[in-house]
This record gives sequence, structure tokens and C-alpha cells, in this order.
Amino acid sequence: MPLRSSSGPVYRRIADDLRERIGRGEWASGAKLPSETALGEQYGAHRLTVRRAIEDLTRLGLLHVRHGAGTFVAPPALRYEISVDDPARHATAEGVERTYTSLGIEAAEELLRITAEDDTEARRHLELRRAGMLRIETLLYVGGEPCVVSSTYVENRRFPGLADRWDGQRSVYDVLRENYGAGLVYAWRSFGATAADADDAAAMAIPPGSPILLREGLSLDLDGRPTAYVRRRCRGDRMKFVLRYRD
Amino acid sequence: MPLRSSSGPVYRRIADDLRERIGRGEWASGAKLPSETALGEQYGAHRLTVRRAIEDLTRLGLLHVRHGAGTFVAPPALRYEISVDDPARHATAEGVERTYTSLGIEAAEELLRITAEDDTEARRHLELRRAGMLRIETLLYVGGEPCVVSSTYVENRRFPGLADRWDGQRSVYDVLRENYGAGLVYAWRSFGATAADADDAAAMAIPPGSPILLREGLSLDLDGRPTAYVRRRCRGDRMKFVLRYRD
DNA sequence: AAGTGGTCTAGACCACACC
DNA sequence: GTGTGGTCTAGACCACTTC
Repeated sequence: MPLRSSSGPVYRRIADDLRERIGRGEWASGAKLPSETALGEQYGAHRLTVRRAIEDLTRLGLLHVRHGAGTFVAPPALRYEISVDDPARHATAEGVERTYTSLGIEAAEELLRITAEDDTEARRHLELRRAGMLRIETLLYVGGEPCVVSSTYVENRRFPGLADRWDGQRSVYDVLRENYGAGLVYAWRSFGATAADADDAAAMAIPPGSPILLREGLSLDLDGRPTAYVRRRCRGDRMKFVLRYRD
Repeated sequence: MPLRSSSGPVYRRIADDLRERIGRGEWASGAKLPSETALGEQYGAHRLTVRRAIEDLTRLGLLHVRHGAGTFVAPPALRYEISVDDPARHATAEGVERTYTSLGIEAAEELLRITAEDDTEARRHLELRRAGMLRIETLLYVGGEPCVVSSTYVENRRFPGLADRWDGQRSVYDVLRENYGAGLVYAWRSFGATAADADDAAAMAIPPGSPILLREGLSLDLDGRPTAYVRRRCRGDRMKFVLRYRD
């Protein structure tokens, strides 16, 4: 099989060709591609060269690879749209889980771990003069898939015994509110993009390096004191935040 | 040199070790690492295995590779913070360039091309019953670096001769306003994450697969008719959008 | 010209999924 | 067990930067 695009490295020409063949419908959504070895024979290229093309298309979200099973055409990315438009509605910081379920999206939050771990960014935002933070890590399943890893940082001495009072069933915000009487409102949220590190990748069952939507935020207590800094890492192919100005 | 972390693939252990050595200050920010071959000898691994580790760290933004010159420790990512908090201030859709310069950030927009190219997403948002769109592609330099690739879609027949009236010096929105009297306001904007494809990578001088912050938006004319759909692809290591609720 | 990263091939072995 | 992807080595040649 001759490769059409005449210039550039072989792996790119293979990627372009695979892309076109998928676009033409040669393999339907969810269908299994030939093995890497077989594709290598088709293109007259080594398996590793084909592999490089497949890796690139995987990061772009066009393919999905399952170890031992095969390489598949990824279904069109279904992105959950989360509205962040109405400051009033979001003045009260609520848990991620509720953010989704209130939109009619099936979601469940799981507590991964609570550790005493300092983070320079968190410390800066919480305006702490000395160390001593708790990091609460949770994993959010959306539509049955692990999609969001959250790290919430709070000052340790403001929430003594927090780890023990956790039943794993309530959101971070609810626990802070109910056990410590801390009312929380958002100060700001931010949106960025980064790559999945090994931990993110393992937690969300995606290849390392996959696009991640980085969602940070700071919550204040009712006295206006910085209280909780959260850093969420969301699967880029599943999440989307929308800011509506008018209909 | 023995590798510390005892489990997992070699390339990950090398990546972890390099990360730690950078953290310890063995190489300062901007400093040049040993060549891939030399690192391979240090770790007793093949050059390609080292290379895999370097690729991962590059996507994470810790390293920066220059073909023919070497591998360098990337300076801490400087992210430009763009406020999207005040709907009133942004009611009038303005060009990207002005968004940045009004924040005191050096920015310059360059017209790449105008083509007649249909896009199903754009067509849906613009609510067009039939094909016939213009795609205006621009590249925004921020702080001297190419950081944002924008595609703006408008209905062709609403803006006849648009390509000819372009002097390349004004923003898309200004051209639409001044030449066609189209007042524009934002309807919504959205934030997502994806990977750089080959085109994005070439335009912004980043490796393919790098994290990209995807910023879409729809503008309406004063009659409330969908008029311009824009899709911006921003370097994930340079951009950050902030939504402020209160100080 | 020398050094560096970019690409490609060849072949091997391992880990996992499915039958 | 068989087939699939995941990792690793060996060695080659090319393209680019730097001198």
C-alpha cells in the first residue's frame, strides 16, 4: 500500500493515512484496527514506526488502545459541559459530585487518600506563613468512568482530626461545613491545560501525556479568609467548561 | 549510576530520576543536560529508552529540546492570566490582541490565511442551513512567542469580499465591525483541553501532542443572530483563564 | 567538522486479553 | 495457547546547530 502524502517522516504519513481511512469509514467507530505488525506489513514499515503513528492519534483522541486486546477507533469524544456562568449560583462552594448530579449527569466521588503534604502553590494561595497542610485526594467517576482527580489543600491546624471524621460519603466541602462550621464561597477559579503525569494516567486509565484540563480554585470562609485551595485534573476528552453571557 | 525507584519500566525510572536531579538543582533552569547518548551510558540504558523519558518530561513542561543543540531544563512555565470574570466588560467582543495588550501584555496578531472551509461544529453553532463559510486563521504572538492559533468562522455571503478588505493589521472583530457594521457581543465561551496536532505544533513551535487549551466562543450581532464562531488553540504552558467571583 | 537530536529498522522478550 | 500491545536493545543514517 503506497502512502499518499509524499513528504515528511513516515510515521506522520502513516498517521495521516490512518486518519483518512477512519474518516472514509473503513473502520467504524469502536471497530478494531489490524495489529501493529499487520499494519507494518501493509505500509512496508517497521512495527515501531506504525506504533509512533498510533500513539499520536491516541493523544488526539482518535484511537483507543487496549493492552493485549487491540487498537480501536475511539467513539466521538463525549464532553460533559459544566456551566460556570452564574456567580450567584456558585457563590456557595459545593462538591464536584453535586455539580454534576445537579446537571443530571451520573457522578460518584471516591476518597483516595488524605496526607500531610505541603505544596508551594497551595501555601501561597492559602496565605500560610508556615508549613502544615492536609491534602485530600478524591477521584470522581462521571458516567461510570474515572474522569477527575482532585487535590484539596487546607491548613492542618484549622481542621484537627479531619481524616478521622471522614466517612468517605460526603464531599470535602460538606465535611468542612458540617464538622467545622466553615461556610465556603468561591474567590476565583482558573482553567489551564497540562499533560497527564504517571499518577493522573493511572488514576483515570489514560495514557501518560494525555491532555488534561487543569481547574484550580480558591474558597474563602465567611470572614473572607482563604480556606480551601483545590486543584482538579480533568480528562481533556471528557470535560468542558462553559461560560454563558446571554442566550 | 543505579536507579532508585525499584519498580516499573526503565524509562519511567529514568524520568523520575531526572526529575529529582533537576529538583535538587543538579542542572539549573535553562541549563543543558548531557546528550541522550551520554545519559544512556550513565543509566546503562539504550539511547531510545532515555529518549522516551525525555519526551515524557517535555510534554510535562520540565524539559525543552532543541534539535541539533541539546536538551535543556525548561524555565518555570510563565502563564499569562486572562480574566474572563466580568461579563459587562466583555459584552463587546474584542480581538485577542487587544485582550492581551489591555492587560499590559505584549501581543501581536498575524493573519495566516482566509479560506472557504466548512466545519460541522461551526455550522451548527452559526445555525446555517447550507454550507458556505469563511475560515479566518490568525496567529497571536504573546511576549514574542507564537502562543495562540485562532480559527474564526463566519457565513460567507454575509461578508462578501472580506478577504480583499483585510489589511492584516486589524482584528477580525474590527474588520467585521468597520466594514460591515456588525456589532458583536459574546453569547458564550468554553474551555477544554486537547493535544496539539501537526499544524498547531508547527505554528507554535511546540512538539506535536503538547497540551493545548481549547477556547471556543460564539458571538452574536446586535439582533442576536449567531455571527462569528471562534476556536482558539492556546499553548497550555503559556495560558490560563481566570474567573474571579470576589476579592 | 563535530556534536546533538530526529527517524527508522531489526529483532527480542514480557504482560495482558481472549479463547 | 495464541495474539495483542508494552518495553528494551542494537545499530544505522539523516537533519540541524555550533564551531
